[in-house]
Amino acid sequence: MTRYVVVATHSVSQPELEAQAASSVIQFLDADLQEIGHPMVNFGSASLAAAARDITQKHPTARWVWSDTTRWYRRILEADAATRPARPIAIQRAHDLRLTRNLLRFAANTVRTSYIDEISADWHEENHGTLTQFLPENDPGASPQETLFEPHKEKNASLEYQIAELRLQFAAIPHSPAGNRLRMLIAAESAGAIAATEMGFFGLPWNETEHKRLLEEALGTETPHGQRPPKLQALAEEITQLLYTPSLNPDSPQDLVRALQRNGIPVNSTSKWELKGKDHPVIEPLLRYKKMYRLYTANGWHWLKTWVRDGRFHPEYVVGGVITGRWASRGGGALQIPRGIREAVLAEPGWKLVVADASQLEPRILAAMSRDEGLSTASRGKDLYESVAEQGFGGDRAHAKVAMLGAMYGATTGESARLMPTLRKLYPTAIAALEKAARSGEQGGVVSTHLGRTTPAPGPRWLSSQQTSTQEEQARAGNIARTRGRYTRNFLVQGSAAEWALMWIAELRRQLATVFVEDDDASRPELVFFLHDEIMVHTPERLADRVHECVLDAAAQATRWMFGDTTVEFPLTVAIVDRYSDAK
DNA sequence: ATTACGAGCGCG
DNA sequence: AAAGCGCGCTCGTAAT
Repeated sequence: MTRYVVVATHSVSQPELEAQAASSVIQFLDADLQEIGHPMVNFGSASLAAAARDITQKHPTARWVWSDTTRWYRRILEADAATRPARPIAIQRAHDLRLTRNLLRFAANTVRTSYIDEISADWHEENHGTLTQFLPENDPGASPQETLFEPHKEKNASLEYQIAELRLQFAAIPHSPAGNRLRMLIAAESAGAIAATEMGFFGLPWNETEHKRLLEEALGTETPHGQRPPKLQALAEEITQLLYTPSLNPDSPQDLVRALQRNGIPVNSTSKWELKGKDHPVIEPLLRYKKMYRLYTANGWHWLKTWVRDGRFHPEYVVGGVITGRWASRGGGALQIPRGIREAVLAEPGWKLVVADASQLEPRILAAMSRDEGLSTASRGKDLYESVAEQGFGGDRAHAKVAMLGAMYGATTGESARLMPTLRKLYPTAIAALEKAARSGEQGGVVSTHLGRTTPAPGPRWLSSQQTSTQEEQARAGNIARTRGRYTRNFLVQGSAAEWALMWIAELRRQLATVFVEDDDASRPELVFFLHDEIMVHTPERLADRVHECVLDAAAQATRWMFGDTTVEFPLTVAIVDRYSDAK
């Protein structure tokens, strides 16, 4: 029997509980959302954590309902860590009201209740490109401009409101196969939020000594902030000499592009790809400078001081932060760690990193979703692109890969566009699915992923851009339409791949918590990193092989949940290493 | 002095 | 050789 644990800041029916800013109230509901327990009252984070420990022991599978997993769960984890408990609290299941609301706001497969109309009404095209989300406001720590379920702001933090919101959300999900998929997505999104909170809280092992060694090797000894390190400075001087411009600031693109032009180098920008291939003695040191400058500014000593403490990098993962359902991150660029500094991601002594990567996830997702026979066959070969190459590109893997990626991104020019006819002949069903998505987007329609995450509908500005009278407007409208078509085309694949990965990490987290339940708390494997189609587990060396098995099991389970008994294979590349840089 | 934005580059 | 999708961060620069 499912039991729900609803968490809020106060109760309308018991106003005396509102007294303290940091208070929280907990209510138990049964599967039919009938109340089965009186509100438990807590004041402050420490007692919330104490309550959470008590509840997770008595009802380990209870589903925690709250406005925002990251905010509530992080408070619990922080307070829990401060009391140095026997075993850290681990919430197993959640229903994140904010994330669910964001899913339901656009989801096509809903019961059209007034609730759905209300929450989807506030979408405007102006928001497009930057996904605005409903933000929590019932957390005392939230900044004042953040608002959750508008309107009726002040009531929204109450226990009663949370329960009402939960009922409305459940009522909006139809009892149909599509509804079931949406339910799975909601559960996975919330489970992902639990994993994300834990990963951010416990952090990624980051060896500061190694990082500093890398920096010194590349840039020279550390200098005060704002002053170029020695090797970078030397190179800057070399460049100013080679361009006969003593006053040149190589960090200023417009300054630099003018200096390059004065020296007869025909460039319109200072970007890497434009500089490459130009024949001038400054090009080589300049490209080296840009690389070093990047390391210095984006991942230098300042970064290290800001984002790494106690040997761990603590990013904040933003679940559903990308419109396709991928995660985003805030702080330190967690999802853009350059290959060059991955040497600093080092397992602790006696521990290993299990780094797993889903190989060519997106074309496999496309094969399974569209049930394309040829592409499904290709997925069962040794290497997907190799198989595609054999099936239709004369064994040329590079061509096969470019063609496949171009099809999923909507390439219109160059090599990949020219290869499209070949691909269409080879995989008519898969390509038809992509083109249907593109056409829908071009015409202003919406597209849904396999589990039902849906693109926002175009806003009034997009729609009016399609109302044309002149030839010129017509051409512009066509471009705008095609841009949206590429977006919806890619949404289908990227979004469904994100769902597979979400299930993968959710299931892996569950397995790690149950398989190693007997192990000593200080030596249990921990999820430490997630990057779209890649997962990292930090584990005692003796458990690494069992972790490896869990990673494979979890991927197989993700595939079953998504696609049932599909014949498409989803192989992983797994490496058990000391350093992240040693994986692949 | 503060804010907004594009350039450029890192990741999948 | 670079383009076709999705992001975040830092910088310089322009606007306020």
